[in-house]
Amino acid sequence: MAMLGSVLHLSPMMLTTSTSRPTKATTSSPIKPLKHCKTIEELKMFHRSLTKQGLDNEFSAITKLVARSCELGTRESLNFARKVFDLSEENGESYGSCFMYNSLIRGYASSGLRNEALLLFLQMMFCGVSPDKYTFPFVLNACTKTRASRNGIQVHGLIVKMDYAKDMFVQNSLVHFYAECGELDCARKVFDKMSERNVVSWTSMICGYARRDLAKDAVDLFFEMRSSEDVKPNSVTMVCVISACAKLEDLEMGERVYAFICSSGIEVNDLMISALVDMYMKCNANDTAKRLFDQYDGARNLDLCNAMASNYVRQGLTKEAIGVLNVMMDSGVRPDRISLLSAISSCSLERNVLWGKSCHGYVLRNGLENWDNICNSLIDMYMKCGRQDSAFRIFDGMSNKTVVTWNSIVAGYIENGEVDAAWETFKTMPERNIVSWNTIIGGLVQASMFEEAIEVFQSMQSQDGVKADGVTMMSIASACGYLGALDLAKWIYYYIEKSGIQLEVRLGTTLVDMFSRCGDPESAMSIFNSLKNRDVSAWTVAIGAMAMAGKAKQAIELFNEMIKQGLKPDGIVFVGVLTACSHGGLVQQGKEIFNSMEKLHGVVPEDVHYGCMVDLLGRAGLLKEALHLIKNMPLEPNDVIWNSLLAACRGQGNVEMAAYAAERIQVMAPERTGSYILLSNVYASAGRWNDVAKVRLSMKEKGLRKPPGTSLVEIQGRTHEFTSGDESHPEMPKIEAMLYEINHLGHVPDLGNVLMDVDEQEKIFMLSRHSEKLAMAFGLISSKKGTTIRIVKNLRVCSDCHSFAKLASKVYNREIILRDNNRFHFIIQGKCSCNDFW
DNA sequence: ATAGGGTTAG
Repeated sequence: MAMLGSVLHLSPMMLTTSTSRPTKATTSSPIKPLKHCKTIEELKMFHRSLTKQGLDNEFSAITKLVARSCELGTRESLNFARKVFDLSEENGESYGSCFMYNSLIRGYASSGLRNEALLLFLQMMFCGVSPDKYTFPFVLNACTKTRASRNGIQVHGLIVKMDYAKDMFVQNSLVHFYAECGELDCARKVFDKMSERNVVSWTSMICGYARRDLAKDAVDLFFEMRSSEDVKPNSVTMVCVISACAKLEDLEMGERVYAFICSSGIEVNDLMISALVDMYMKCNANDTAKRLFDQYDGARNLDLCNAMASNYVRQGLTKEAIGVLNVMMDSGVRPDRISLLSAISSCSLERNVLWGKSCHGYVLRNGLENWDNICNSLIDMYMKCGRQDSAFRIFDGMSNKTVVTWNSIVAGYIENGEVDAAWETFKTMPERNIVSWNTIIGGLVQASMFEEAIEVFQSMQSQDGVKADGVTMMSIASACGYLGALDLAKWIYYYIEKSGIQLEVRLGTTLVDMFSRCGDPESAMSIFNSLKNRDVSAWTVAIGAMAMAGKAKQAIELFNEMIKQGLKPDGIVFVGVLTACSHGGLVQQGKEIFNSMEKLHGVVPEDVHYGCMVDLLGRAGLLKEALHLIKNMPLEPNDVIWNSLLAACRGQGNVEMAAYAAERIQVMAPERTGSYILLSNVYASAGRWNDVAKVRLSMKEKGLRKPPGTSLVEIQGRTHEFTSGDESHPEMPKIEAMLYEINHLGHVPDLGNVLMDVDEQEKIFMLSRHSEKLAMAFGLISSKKGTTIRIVKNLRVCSDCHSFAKLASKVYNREIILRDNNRFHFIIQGKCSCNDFW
């Protein structure tokens, strides 16, 4: 992208402004008074003049010099302050005063030198200098953000012992310290005990909640604050409250808060605008955010641009993110490391290593390569772009590898389909958090390794310190859906409720889909009905659930209800509704809905929708009409559409049209195995064995093989897999006896399902080894009487197995639920929900 | 003196 190139080609002028200050001191310049000293040179000069005047032991002068040096806050000035301080101690008469210690401790703490601050505090205690009420806030500040919160707790003990625990400023600092360490309960305890609170007390507590995942508590506390008359919120408070609203994605609350700010006369500063823009964008109100952005001349404001860019990235709008940063640069503002994080993320999402490299170049030229976040981001980008060598070069150079660094590597491997490498890394990495687990579990699901995903999830349970969250459960639920394991599904639902994982729409939708795929449409619908904020994809899944269960009418009702609630249907919903009509044989309704797509809803039918219509017409026996539709559709019919026609021909036994359709498919998609099988099916049913042989030969020539049929059956929470013709199951003799029993209860084999020209006995035998029959027989002998048997098959169910299942359901009084690659068969008392039509 | 938005991995 040309625009991003300008990241690369920033003029050297821009790179040297604003960060580096001119430090040149002219020897001729007069000594400035302390408060006007702005550079280390000026301070040194001041110190020299003190020495010259013999005042370098003069207590108040030295104290002031140290304080001023600390105020400047650079490493150099702090070192200088320390030198002067140490000298004054050596000179002996007076030990460093409490005030000097305070200055230095504050300086160290606020420039991140926390250890130095704490060591100096210890020295102070050791030398017998009593800390005062000013010391403790500085020391506590040094204790926050370190992993070792123990220090702060010890300091708290000291505070109590020295009787400073009732000082408001000290208490405020304690609240802040505990909140920063994530100990919100401790923070609140201190807060509640305070006899007097000022705006900082309230703000510290509110901010503590907002920064954790307790944004609701933050907002509640803000309202509590407003009802206590003596303290008024200020702009710092409001920034915290707005960020809490952003976290909650609560637009209504956010706007209420904004209105309050406007009416209360609280100063609106840049930080507040940034927070507001962030809030609007987190609530997906991009337009409002953009208006504010423009109103405050956002392009000239680094923070505003960063807020916009990071949110665009989060929304996947990478072009917009880069656009904002470019506009910002055009107005002369240099991107900082936060901007770079957004830029690099965009490259990563776009899988654009060229842009990524240009960002990397900018990072190197501007000395940003020591920021861990930047490195992690670059590693992620290179891994996602398939440049593992570049990723590892950065990785190897990092001294502070965190769990995020490792997670980026694992995710990168997953992205490139290297599940084994991902697993090896995952196993050996030094620390794992919930994201690590989610990455590997999600990766296994993506690779269709569903059982493995669930195993890993189970081993996660026994790990300390990790708790499954909504993301984990989405992966696990979708794995379970693929397996069609209802007992597992129920357990997953129970687990989510028990562990208090929030059932928001996305997770809820996954659960609806899971139950639907496990053949439990009732549970699916009851969860769907309980969901708040249902979006189009939630409705789509519910409609699909009804379609799969053969409940066409309910599917249409749901669709109408969705429209009534003002949601705009997309192409995917129509696939669901039309499929439902097709399975339910609702030809007229199907046609009406199809015709309404563009006219009423502005959704242009795509090839899948034509496929649905061909399917609908074909199943209803209207083969000619189906063919007519194909020939007159505005799009070029693809293999999927012809395959729908072919499948319909199989159902209707129309050999000629089947051959015609199959020919088309083989031109367009010669590797589509299913079409050969369907065609041979049609020929076999018609007894045209020569043609069956021809199809078989042409498959062989192309190196295609019929994928083996496999069926899963879940018995007492364990999934058993059967493959067609496989007799290796340990219970095979019992399974065989069961099959024999049913065959002799009056099952008439449907020999058209055997695609080989062998004698009748051989055909009957081959039929009896279909995977779904093996699974069914095993289910019958290994589950309790009266319980439902659930089978998941990878291919379409054969008609012989279908009638076999119907007979079994009646004789043994069992409900059999059979899911094939297309739909569900709920078989009760000899009847199937598909009305023998699939 | 004490409090502040935007921050990488799923």
